[in-house]
Amino acid sequence: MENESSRSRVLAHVDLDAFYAQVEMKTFPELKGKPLAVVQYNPFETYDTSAPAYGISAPDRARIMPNSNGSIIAVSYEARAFGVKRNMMAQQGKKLCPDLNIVQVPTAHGKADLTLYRTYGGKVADILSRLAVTERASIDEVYLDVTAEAVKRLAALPAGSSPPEPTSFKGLHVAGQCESAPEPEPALDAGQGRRPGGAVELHPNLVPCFEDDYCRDLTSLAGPSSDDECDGARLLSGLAERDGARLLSGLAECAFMGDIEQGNLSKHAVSTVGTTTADTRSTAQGDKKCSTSALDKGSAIDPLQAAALAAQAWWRRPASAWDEDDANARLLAAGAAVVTELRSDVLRLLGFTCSAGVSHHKILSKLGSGMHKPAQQTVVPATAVPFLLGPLAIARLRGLGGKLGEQVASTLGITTVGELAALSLPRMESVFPGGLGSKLWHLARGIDGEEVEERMLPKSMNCGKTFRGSNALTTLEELKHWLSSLSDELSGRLTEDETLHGRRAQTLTVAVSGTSGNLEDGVGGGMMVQPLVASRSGPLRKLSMEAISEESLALAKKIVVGKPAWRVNSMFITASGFQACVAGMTSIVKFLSKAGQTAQVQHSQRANIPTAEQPSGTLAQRREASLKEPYACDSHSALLTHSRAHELSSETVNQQQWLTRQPNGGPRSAAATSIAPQSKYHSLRYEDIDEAVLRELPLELQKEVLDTLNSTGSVAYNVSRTAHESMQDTSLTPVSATPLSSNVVAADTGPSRATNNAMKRKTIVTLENSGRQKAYADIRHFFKK
DNA sequence: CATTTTGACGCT
DNA sequence: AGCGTCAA
Repeated sequence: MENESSRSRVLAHVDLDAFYAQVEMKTFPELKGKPLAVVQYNPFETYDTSAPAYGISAPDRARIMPNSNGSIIAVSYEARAFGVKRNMMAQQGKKLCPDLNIVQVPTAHGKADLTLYRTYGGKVADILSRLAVTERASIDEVYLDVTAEAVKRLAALPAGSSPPEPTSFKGLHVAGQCESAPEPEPALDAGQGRRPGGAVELHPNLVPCFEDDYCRDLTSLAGPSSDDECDGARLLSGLAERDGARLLSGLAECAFMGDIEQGNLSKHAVSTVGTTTADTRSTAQGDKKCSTSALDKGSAIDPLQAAALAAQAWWRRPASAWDEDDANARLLAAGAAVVTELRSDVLRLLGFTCSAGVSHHKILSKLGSGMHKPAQQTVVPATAVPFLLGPLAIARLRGLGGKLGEQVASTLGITTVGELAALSLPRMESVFPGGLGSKLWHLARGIDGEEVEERMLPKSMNCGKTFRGSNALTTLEELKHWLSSLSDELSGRLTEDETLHGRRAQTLTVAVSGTSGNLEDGVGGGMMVQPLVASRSGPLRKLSMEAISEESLALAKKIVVGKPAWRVNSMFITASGFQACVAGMTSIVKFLSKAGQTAQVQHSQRANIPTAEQPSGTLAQRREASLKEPYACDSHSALLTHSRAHELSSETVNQQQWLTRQPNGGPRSAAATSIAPQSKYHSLRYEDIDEAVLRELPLELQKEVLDTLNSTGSVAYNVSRTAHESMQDTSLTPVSATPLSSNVVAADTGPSRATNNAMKRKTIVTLENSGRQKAYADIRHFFKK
């Protein structure tokens, strides 16, 4: 997508700040705002809940382990201020930070269990997806495409006007725009289109548009790379001089430093604004190293405020500046405002802060999100690309951090992206044939040719465990034991996934790594110790723990049987190849399709789908399990628990009546696979729902929807009456008055309201008639306003 | 004992 | 299908 249209998109990368630490602060409120490290499961200080937890479990304070010496996998920003880092041992961290709170990751099945984080990650993605095409990139990261919303908002404005502004500029940065103003500008809020203060002087329009002059600029700019964080500053100075631009003395420091050290972003007081108080110390360090300017000498400008002012200055440039800039700058600004809104939703609804990068390309957004943390956002306009990428180490680009990046750098004898960009396309293609050269050439220009793919659900699921050193597995009995443990977890996750998302994995893979052979034999001239790395796959027919356990053991045997003296150091089982099915849809869908009836699974690719494990049985089992597990209050578990329990009670009257008056017809399972296997939404969201329509539904269904909403954190609502009262009397009472946005709760009553509802009632009937196959996809569409 | 446990994707 | 790479 290196064509013109690629830059008329607005893409964002959103990254939760120290996510595991934030989750634990939410789990244990007494730890909020304190230095906190999350540590790995350590078998030598074993504490094991032994209770598998799907969704959000009750806070278990036994996980707060002050004496753990596990390795640290997440560090709160409060603790980072003391120098506590990832991969440190917990007690090492405690030396640096005596007040460090240590929380061990949840465990189950004798291993770490990340379900808690996965669940919250899903909730965050749900919220972010309100106004964006959303791709979950990992447990704590998403890519967003907010183009549509940005276009919409821009279109609502008079042509040629300034782009919509974010509600607040706090924590906002615009790459290439100096993020400081020399003095606090009192008249700033006047917003009379005048360029406020020094920020104006630094307007990045002095930077040539990269597509035309990129090579020239970057090569003329790119100096020898070094670890000196001031490289970028020098480069920018050079450019400015060459272009005869007027500069403040501090301009150099306003450039974005290319080198973002791993997890330790360059922290120049003026330029890349450190931000939280926790960052104060590193910021001071940065000052020492790079302090030459008038800017950071005397003035005690809050760098965060300075950045906010500069961002505001950018947003409030005169229309002429927007026009001179590339045509997509307005769109970018509009999209960036959307992203700030979504981020603030996440904060308000779930209490998590996140950082974001906003640009026209994934790779630049990713770069931007890492530039200012935590709780900040960086817009990367096309004009900033040369500054941003020029001095950047090649390994900094996503995908080039490993061997490939190293090979590229050494082959070409270069280290920075700027130097890479200096090479012509033909040259690159000849050195790296097969598309790689072209890809690199574009990458060096901030173009990655990737779309944001709508995907809220993972394509594969795996559980694994490592067995280091003397823990290595050496007997089939041991393999069997651990495979059954892993199968237990995977089975639970797969079953949950099926009920929630109407899909089922078709393939099971077992991967083993370790060694084979015997050292003594080797020394004696016999067999040597050989690395053992292998995987085997087979069909995944049943989701039960027993079935997966059995199948995975068979696969593992294929690998080790016959191998001499094998030792297994790690073992993983993976489920992949998800196919849509109607088995185990949510009860909402079941309700709409046909009460109590279990769907037959239809598969286009695999004919012999088992019937032994029908969804009803599965659901029943899960219900029992859920009821026994009072804290399995994950949104979806709760959903099933409540509604299925009610189904068995007398409260199903309404539901049955409502259902039985519907004709039963329509194609049944023919189009089963048309059900979206990877639905956009992780769960229903309040803002997607027309409250008036919701009231039209049977009480049971209302409850279920609201339960979902409650646990999603979108908004907390109650059904205030019991099922004995009529549907029309049912009123929805907010118990926590934090609607997502005002227009959501305010009944948007229009003239067509009655007609609209009538239409939607009809839609229900239609849905029912069309059979269950389309229900899953349509139900959400139906609820949407 | 001392970097675990996830995921996506490319190559063959 | 199986193996390797990359990233968080």
